[in-house]
Amino acid sequence: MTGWHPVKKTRTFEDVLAQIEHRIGADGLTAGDRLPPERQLAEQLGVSRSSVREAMRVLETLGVVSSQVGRGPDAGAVLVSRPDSALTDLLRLHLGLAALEPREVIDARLMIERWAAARAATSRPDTAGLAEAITGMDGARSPEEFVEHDTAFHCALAEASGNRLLAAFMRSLRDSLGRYAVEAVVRLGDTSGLQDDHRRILRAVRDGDPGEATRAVTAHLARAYPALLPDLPG
Amino acid sequence: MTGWHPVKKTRTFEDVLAQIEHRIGADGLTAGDRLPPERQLAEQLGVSRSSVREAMRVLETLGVVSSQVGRGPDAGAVLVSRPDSALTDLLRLHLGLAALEPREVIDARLMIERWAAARAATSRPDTAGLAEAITGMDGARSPEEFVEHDTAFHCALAEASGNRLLAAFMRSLRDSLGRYAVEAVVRLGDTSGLQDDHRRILRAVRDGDPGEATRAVTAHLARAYPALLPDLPG
DNA sequence: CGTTTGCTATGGTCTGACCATACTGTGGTC
DNA sequence: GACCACAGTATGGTCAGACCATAGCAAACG
Repeated sequence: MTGWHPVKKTRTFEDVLAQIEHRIGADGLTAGDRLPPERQLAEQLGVSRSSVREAMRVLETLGVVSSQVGRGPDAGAVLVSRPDSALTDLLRLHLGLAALEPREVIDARLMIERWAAARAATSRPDTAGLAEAITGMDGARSPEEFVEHDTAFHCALAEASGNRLLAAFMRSLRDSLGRYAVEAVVRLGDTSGLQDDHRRILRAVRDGDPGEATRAVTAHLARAYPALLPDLPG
Repeated sequence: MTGWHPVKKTRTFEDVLAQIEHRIGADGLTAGDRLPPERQLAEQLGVSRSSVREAMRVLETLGVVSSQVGRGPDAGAVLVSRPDSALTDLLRLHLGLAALEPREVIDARLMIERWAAARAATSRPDTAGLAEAITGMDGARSPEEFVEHDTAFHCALAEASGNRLLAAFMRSLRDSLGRYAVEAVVRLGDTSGLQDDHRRILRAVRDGDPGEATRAVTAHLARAYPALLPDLPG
């Protein structure tokens, strides 16, 4: 062989993706920076605008860019960092495909929740969001409304752990499981026990007692998912 | 107003996405089923093929469909369930954007690992993959090769927990952190201690002792990430 | 100085074409 | 009949070019 016939193994838009990712790393781009316009990017890379657009769609799906039409500093493809919606879509679709069972998602939730509570109690974070969510649940007039504030409470707990990845994961799990959560509340009927648990968790976090926080969360989840109690590790 | 001018708020490909997702739910499609060809789908939905293709790209990014060119039963867009690569891409890109810190990813890994070990010990799974990975590490001739089998070990442990979501998450975390893992092994130098830990974990899982499994994993991770030891909860 | 109006850059969509791939069926050959 | 070569065809992948909607921007105008 005298020459190298460049065998095309990757699709064009994958090349574009790799180029953009490389550029992010090389130029040290971060959230808030702008990417070149689609047409310009297409010309630079020697591909059609369609391929650039498909790459953009992928990046948008992954929560890495956000496209705005129009003109001006805020228009065009801007780098963002929003993994939440990507994770939510991922979980929702795979749940819909019956490729994941609710049990697996709930398990993940239990795990994150217990970890986050302990970590939050260790780091002594701001607990305003937690208290506010409890107040909201007190005033809830329907299971849906209760679950809404309950989700806010548990997401706030995850965020209080200081780990954005797990907080995003928590929010996605809750979003994917909203239906099951409402059913669980309806089945339970009385929510006063859940609220007692929430206050106990908040107290433990405020007191900076990781052990008590873990126990409080475990008790809470055992109440919410009685069938899973025997499986709770630790 | 006499008529309703349908305001277009969603982009066309998002409509297509919603339609496909609805069809998945309505027709009970699962992994292995085929979607209509792009051209036919475009005609059915009254949109251009470009929009269908962008929707396909999103679904492919989320690990929900896999497109094969050509003709025959295996060609076209087939529903799959491969959240691994989607999660890996997600984590890698957000790490590249400095939107996630390695610490956050490592924390998630610690959490999953401890949980998976306890769960695996409870369910008494097949441990052949774990033993094989340990053998592979024994024969490794470079840090990279060691890390490769180490990743296999820890992913096998996550899979042994029986939770596919967390197993996928674990694999993605390892893939995103491959570089750091190699550095850690190089820094550590001697891997015999790690191997002792691995054998202790395997023994605990085989004996069906969740408490010991958790302790063994905790000890292992404390050795691998000494700086994180004081933060390990429980 | 403020307002209006037209301009322009941007993403969003559509159309139609062509290519590469891989199965399918047909026909010939042994 | 079994096997193989070859044309046919359905599919995704890519490209080019056009047009639309949006939103900032700037010049003209009062």
